[in-house]
Amino acid sequence: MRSAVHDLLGEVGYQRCTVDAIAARAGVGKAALYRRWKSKAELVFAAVVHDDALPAPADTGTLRGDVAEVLAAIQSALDGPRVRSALPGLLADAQADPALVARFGELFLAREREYLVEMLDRAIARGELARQPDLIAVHAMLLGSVFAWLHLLSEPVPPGGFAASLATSLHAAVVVLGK
Amino acid sequence: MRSAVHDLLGEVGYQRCTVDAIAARAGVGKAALYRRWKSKAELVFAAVVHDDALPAPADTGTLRGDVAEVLAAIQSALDGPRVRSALPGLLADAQADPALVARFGELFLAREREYLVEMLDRAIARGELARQPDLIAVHAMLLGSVFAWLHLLSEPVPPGGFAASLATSLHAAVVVLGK
DNA sequence: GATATACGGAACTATCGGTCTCGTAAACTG
DNA sequence: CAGTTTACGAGACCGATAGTTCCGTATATC
Repeated sequence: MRSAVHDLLGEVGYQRCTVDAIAARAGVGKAALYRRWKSKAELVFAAVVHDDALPAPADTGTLRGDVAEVLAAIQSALDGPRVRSALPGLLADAQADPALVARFGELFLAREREYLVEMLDRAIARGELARQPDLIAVHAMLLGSVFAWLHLLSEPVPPGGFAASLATSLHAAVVVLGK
Repeated sequence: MRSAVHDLLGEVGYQRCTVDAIAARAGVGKAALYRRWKSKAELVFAAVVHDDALPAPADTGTLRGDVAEVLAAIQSALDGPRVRSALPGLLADAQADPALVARFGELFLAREREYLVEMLDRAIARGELARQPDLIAVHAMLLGSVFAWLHLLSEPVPPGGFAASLATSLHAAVVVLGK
C-alpha cells in the first residue's frame, strides 16, 4: 500500500500517480482506499509523512552543531525522492482541504517546532543564548531555507551533508535573535 | 483578461479558477486563450507574474537596511492575495512543465538574484563584507524565510513591514557568509 | 453450517484541461 | 460597394481522473 504509493511517486510523480494506479499496484479496490482515506491527497500524505518522517535531531553539545543537525533532519524529510515529487502537489491540494493542512501542522510542523524549542532551551541552558528567540522567525528561516533550496531554486544539493555554510550562517541568525 | 484571472483567483482559488470560467468572465472563447498561451498554468502565470511583480529594492546605505528592503520586496511579490492563492497550484503544475519552470526562473529568480548581487556588491564596497557570500545560500535564506512564513507555516504576518527581527537576523547570517 | 461483513473489481458520474467545428462579424481587397 | 479572407465567440466534443455505487465472492463470526 504505502510501497505502491512510493513506487508510483518515484516513477511518474504526483499528478500521474492516479488513484486507479495506486489501487491496481496495491491489488486492492478503489473503494477500500476511500474507506480509509478521505481523498487522494490524504492517502498520499499518509504514505509519505509517516511517523519517522522527521528524525529527532541529536544534542550535539553546541548550538552551531544543533542547527546543522536540524537542517539535516529537515533536508532528509524534504529531500527523499518520494517527498520531493509529492510535496508541491500536496501543498496545492491542501489549499482546498483544511483537514490536511491541520494534519500537516500536527504531524510535521508541530513536531519540528518541538525540536526547535528543545534546541533553543539547551542553548539557553549553556549560555549560548540570553533568551528565547522569536520561534516563528527561527522556524521560517530553517525550514524555508531548505525548502527554497530544494523546491524553489532547484539547485543541486552540495555533497557532504546540507550546506555547511548554510548551517554556519543560520546559527549566527539564531544567535542574533536570542541576544 | 488579466483582471478576469485576478478576480477568479481571489474568489475561488487556483483549482476552481477553470479555463472555462476565465473565458466566460473575460468574454472570449477558450480557443482564443489557447492561441496565446500554451496551458492554464502559463495563462495564470502570465497574469500573476507581471513585469513589476518584484519591485527593485532601494539602496538604503547599509546592508542591514538593504536586507530588510529585499525581504519587503519578496514579501510584496509573494503575499498579494492573487499570488498567495495561485502559487501552490502553479508550483505543482510547473513540475510537469519545464518551460514554465524556465520562465519562472528568468522572470523572478534571476531578477531577484540580480538584486541580491547588487546588494552584496554595495556591501563589499562599503566594507561591510569581505567577500561575495555563497549566493545560493543567501538566496535560499531570504526567499525561503518569506515563503515558509507565508505558505508553509501560514502564520499571520506581523504589522509594520516584514518582521524586523527576521531582517536583523538574516543580516547577521549574510555577514557571516561574507566573512 | 448460516449469516454478516468486507473486499476486489468494475461500471458509472462529474469535472476540467485541451481540441475542434461552425456561424458570424469585422477587416481587407479590388 | 461587393466579394473574400481572417479572426473570433460560442459551444460541442474528447480524454483523463477523482470519487461513488454496485455486485459477486471470500472471509470471518456466531
